[in-house]
Amino acid sequence: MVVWKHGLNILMKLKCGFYLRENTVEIARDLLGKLIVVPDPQGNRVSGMIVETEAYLGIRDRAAHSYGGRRTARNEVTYGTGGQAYVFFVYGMYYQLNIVTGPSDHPHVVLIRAVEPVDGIEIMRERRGPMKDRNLTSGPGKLCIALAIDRGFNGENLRGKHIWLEDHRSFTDDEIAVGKRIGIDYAGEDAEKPWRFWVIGTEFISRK
DNA sequence: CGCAGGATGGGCT
DNA sequence: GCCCATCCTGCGG
Repeated sequence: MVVWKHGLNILMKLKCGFYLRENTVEIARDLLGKLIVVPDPQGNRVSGMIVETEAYLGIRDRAAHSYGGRRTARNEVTYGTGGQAYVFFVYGMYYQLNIVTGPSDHPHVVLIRAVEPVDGIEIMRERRGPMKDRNLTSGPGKLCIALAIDRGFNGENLRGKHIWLEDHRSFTDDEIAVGKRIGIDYAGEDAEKPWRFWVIGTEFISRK
């Protein structure tokens, strides 16, 4: 699919309705193949195709920051309308990018766990330092470094000018795997829920 | 290749 | 004071 650096790419931004659905598991699956675009300060396209996601289902999900209706300054944007970025800081070093879904007061999100570099790979290499390309964006913390996403992106509209999602390609169900989410062993039986999705066969996912 | 351990700081009890 | 939706390094095989 041809994308011009300026101009027509705006026509490919995902519509509001994509994010406003209440079935967050379905949105997590549908996000595979979409492009996350974050222009650098000079306006160069830096982008990656989503290859791994996880759904977090809000108040009833022990793994979610909003479990039990918990509402704090940190997770406030997850209670907002779908189509915003929720970016949080963890392990003293890393940021994680999430997509807020559904209507307001429905604090569901999709964590972006891995992307495949598409545009601006040289810029990503500079930001990440010397390493194999397959390691540039193969994890939720890594991709935030490669795309220069930090706390300033929290609450950003995903159809704005600082960050947006575009259609890029699609995957059929037999190209997609489903499994349990990673790094949430504290969540009891919710740790077993099959709410992680990834593209089969890509070297850019966070784990084999 | 796999695995153990450390880095590092904000959020919440 | 403990936990955390991670990553990297160094070591052994």
